[in-house]
Amino acid sequence: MTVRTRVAPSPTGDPHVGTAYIALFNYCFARAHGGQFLLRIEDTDQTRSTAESEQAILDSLRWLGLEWDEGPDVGGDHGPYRQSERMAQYGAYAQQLVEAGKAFVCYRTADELNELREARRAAGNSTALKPSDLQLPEDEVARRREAGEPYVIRMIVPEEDGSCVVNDLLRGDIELDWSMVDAQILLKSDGMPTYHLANVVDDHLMGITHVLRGEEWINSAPKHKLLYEYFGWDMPVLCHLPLLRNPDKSKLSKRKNPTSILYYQRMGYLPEALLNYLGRMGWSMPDESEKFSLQTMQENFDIQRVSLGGPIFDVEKLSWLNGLWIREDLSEEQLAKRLVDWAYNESNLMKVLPHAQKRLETLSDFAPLASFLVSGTLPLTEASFDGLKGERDDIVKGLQFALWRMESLQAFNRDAIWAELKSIADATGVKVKDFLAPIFVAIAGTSASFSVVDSMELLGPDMSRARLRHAIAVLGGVSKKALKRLEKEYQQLPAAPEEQS
RNA sequence: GUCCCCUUCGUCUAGUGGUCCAGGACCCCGCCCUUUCACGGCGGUAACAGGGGUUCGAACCCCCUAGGGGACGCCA
Repeated sequence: MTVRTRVAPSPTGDPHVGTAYIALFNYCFARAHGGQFLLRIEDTDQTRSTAESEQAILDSLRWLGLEWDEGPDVGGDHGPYRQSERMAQYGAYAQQLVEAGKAFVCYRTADELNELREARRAAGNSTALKPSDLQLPEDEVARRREAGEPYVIRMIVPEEDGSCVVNDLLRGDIELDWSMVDAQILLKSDGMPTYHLANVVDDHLMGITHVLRGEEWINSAPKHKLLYEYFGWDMPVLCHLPLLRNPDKSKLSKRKNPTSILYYQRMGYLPEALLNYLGRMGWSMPDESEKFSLQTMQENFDIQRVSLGGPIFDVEKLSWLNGLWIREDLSEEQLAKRLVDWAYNESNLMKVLPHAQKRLETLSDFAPLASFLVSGTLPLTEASFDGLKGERDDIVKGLQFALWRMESLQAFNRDAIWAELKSIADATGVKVKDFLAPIFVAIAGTSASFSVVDSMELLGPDMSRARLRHAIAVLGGVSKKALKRLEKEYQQLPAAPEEQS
């Protein structure tokens, strides 16, 4: 048995807990059956793939203790897809399908596609575009080819009524209408494969026998099944795991919840506890014990014990579990070491000292000054914001705008953060100093602290966002109605000027 | 809108036709321990989404309804 987990870097480069969740189940499933657990970085989107974000994922999984096996070399182990060699590899597979009449070259433009989809939607049915919908007159195709216009390679899909039966290890047979399956792009106009092609080709090359992935992939399973048929390859067993949810039951997202493993690391959760908690999401030990190690989970792993309801990621229980691990599994010596490794080490001090030194009269001034950097959620109250300029509503508005900007910020460094905050202050006509004051309180607990942008960089994106969110909540939150109004106003705000680099 | 998946305490879950007037854990509340707080111990509140079947018997099987989620991209 060979199982692999496919991990994708997020736009901000933060390793997602959902990734670790899927990886954990793949790990246990493979190990429990004496199989191999392989890892594959999946990212054919050049706008977000960076060596750093990929490394961050690998580091996080290692931190959690999810060691993977060395798989067969199918063209660079975990490297990004931009390597020309590998691009050629996928291109050749796509070409092979074209020659076999299982795929076709498509010169349709984005505008044309939108139009086609809209027409289909207006007609009342699914928006799945079929090969015949996409067809262009031969002379037009020739014209576009001559003009050197960009093209993609799409797969042929059935157009007649009927359905595709996909077997899922946990759900049994799932019947999906072919009418919902569109002529999926296999090779993008930049020559990169889409997930669908890369996934099937890689899995075949790596000898994957079982695929455990998120529920969100069920709908594209027919495409994958079809591709295996087209290539004449054996299809792996599929198993779709439930999706982790926000407290409001939507799919876990950073907009509503901290989702970065780095955040939980920085919050001071132990890797054992975080992993243990993820293992309790949709899964239970045969004896229902709550606290168990990766080793124990693996030894007792049975995929049939996965429950299908999407579990809500609830930080309270995670904290309780973390406490249990700290109390029961660590000697004082070990705890001391954890503490030092976590934050109380020299390299961390060196990051803070440049900001702290000029504010110190005695060494004892340091701890209170820097405590917010090693804290989790700050003990704020409404009174923390007393004495600041501006009405409460305006303060909340400023915080909310700042939060939204921080949610979409790609590179989380001081200059970028500054540019965003400054641009909001300018656009809303508030003095930068007054605009920043509540943010100081949100981030550091007091407006008398060192540079808030530096603080945010030190705290990292998820912790900074969590603090802003917490401050808004402490101030009474934003009603649904007000949120709508704010969102509208926020849309009108000009973007921050592009960074010079 | 169309299709797919899901549905046991607020939350994570046990439960695969009788042993379930549904068990455990988190949260919350009460009591005990304790110079405080925490830890620990004991106890309490709290759920089978609704309606139809099948069956001697249904949380468990089937159907319908409702609710939630997901998918519908040159993202994964």
